[in-house]
Formats: sequence, structure tokens, C-alpha cells
Amino acid sequence: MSPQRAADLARTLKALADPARLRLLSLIAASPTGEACICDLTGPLELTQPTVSHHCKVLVDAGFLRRDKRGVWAHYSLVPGAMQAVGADLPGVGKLVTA
Amino acid sequence: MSPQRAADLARTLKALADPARLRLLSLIAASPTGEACICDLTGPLELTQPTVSHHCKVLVDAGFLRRDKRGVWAHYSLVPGAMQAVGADLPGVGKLVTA
DNA sequence: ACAAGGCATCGACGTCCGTCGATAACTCTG
DNA sequence: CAGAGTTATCGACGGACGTCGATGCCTTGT
Repeated sequence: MSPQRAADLARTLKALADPARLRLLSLIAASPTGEACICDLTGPLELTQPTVSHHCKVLVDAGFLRRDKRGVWAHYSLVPGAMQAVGADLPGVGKLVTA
Repeated sequence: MSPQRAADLARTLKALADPARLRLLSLIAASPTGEACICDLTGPLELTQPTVSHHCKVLVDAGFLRRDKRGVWAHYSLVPGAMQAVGADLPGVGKLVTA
């Protein structure tokens, strides 16, 4: 595995390696509409609005969330297959796919 | 996803979310014998011996590496299926397996 | 035009993490 | 037993990260 690819994968994993962000993704996934806005998440996560907004930005930058601003509200939804892609890449580190 | 499970998964992912540790796993996996000792890794990683030892300890504690001390040398080998297990768990966050 | 409310950004603080040099512990060799 | 070599641990330093309060932006409704 090249240092470049290791750095990229590490940055992606670092975006997921936080309890608040994992719960955030889970909450959005569990939503009936498949999306949620910031004000829907501050309660369950027990975090302030700036903190939740920050976490959402991290996940958007990492390619796990999609932001759709409609009027005043910002609707966040999962990027389909993003997490599956990471999960599929992980075993490659331990196998002889060291290209 | 329960806060407890989120915290556990986050701790596991945090162990992987580092370029040096990903390369370390890859180097061990690419070894012909399937194992490597500290002195084999300091060169390719361009890190000092204490740092490599520290990273190995983190990966052992997280369940990704196995340590086998034979005489003076400490042989590290991958725990079979450990990374595959994490990869299989990741999509569960984005699906309605919110149990 | 003004007020209200949701969100993003900013600055700051405390904590955790990666890295290193120095040192100790342990094992084999002579 | 003394010496050399490998690894683990310790202490310290710099940087990154999660969190918050305060503030500004922007849209909606009156």
C-alpha cells in the first residue's frame, strides 16, 4: 500500500472514528424520510448546534453526507454506498492487494 | 445505534485511522512469512523504534495484531478476519440495522 | 422594512495523539 | 559474568481535535 493511499484512507477513516459522527449517521439513516436537519440532531446527540454543524461538515467533506439547503433548513442525507465502499476497501489492507 | 456501540466502533476505527498504522498492517500482510518484527518495520516506515512499537501496541490492543515474542524478537502477525469484521460492520451504520 | 429563527463561521479552551530521545528490561553470545 | 542487540516504557513536546459561546448570514413571515 502506497503512502499516498494510506494517507487518503486514514483521512476517510478519521472522519468516521468519532462516536458523535457515527450516531449522527445512524440517526439520519433511521429517519423516515432519509434526511434530517441540524435542529433534529442536537437533541438526540446532546450536543450544541455549532458542534453538530461541525460534525456534519466533516462528514460532507469526507463524502459520507450530502447537504441540501432548502430555504432556511439544511437537509442532510446519506451518500448511497459511501460507507459500503470503505467497508469493502478495509480487507484489502490485510490481503495481498498491496498495489 | 446505541451510544455504547458507537463508542466501541469509534475506538476501533480510531486505531485504524492513521497512515503509519495502515502501512504497518500492509507491510506485515505483504511479508512472505506473514509476520514481521519491529526492526523490519522502522526502515520502510521511516519512524523510530519507539514509535513503531507504540503503533504495534495500539493495533494489538484493538485486536488487529497478534504479538508473539520468541527470544529477543517480537513477531507481529495479523489477526485473521479482524479487518474484514470491521468492514462488514460499517455498512450497518448506514442501513436500518440500528439495533 | 423589520423581526425571528435556523444555520455556518469564528475564536478559544482543554484534551488527546503522534513523535522523539533517553532509559530500563530481557535474551542470547562469548 | 560481561557485552551486545532487540524491544518496551517513560517523559516531554508540538500539533490536531472536539466542544462551546458569541456572532454574522440568510430566508421567511409579518
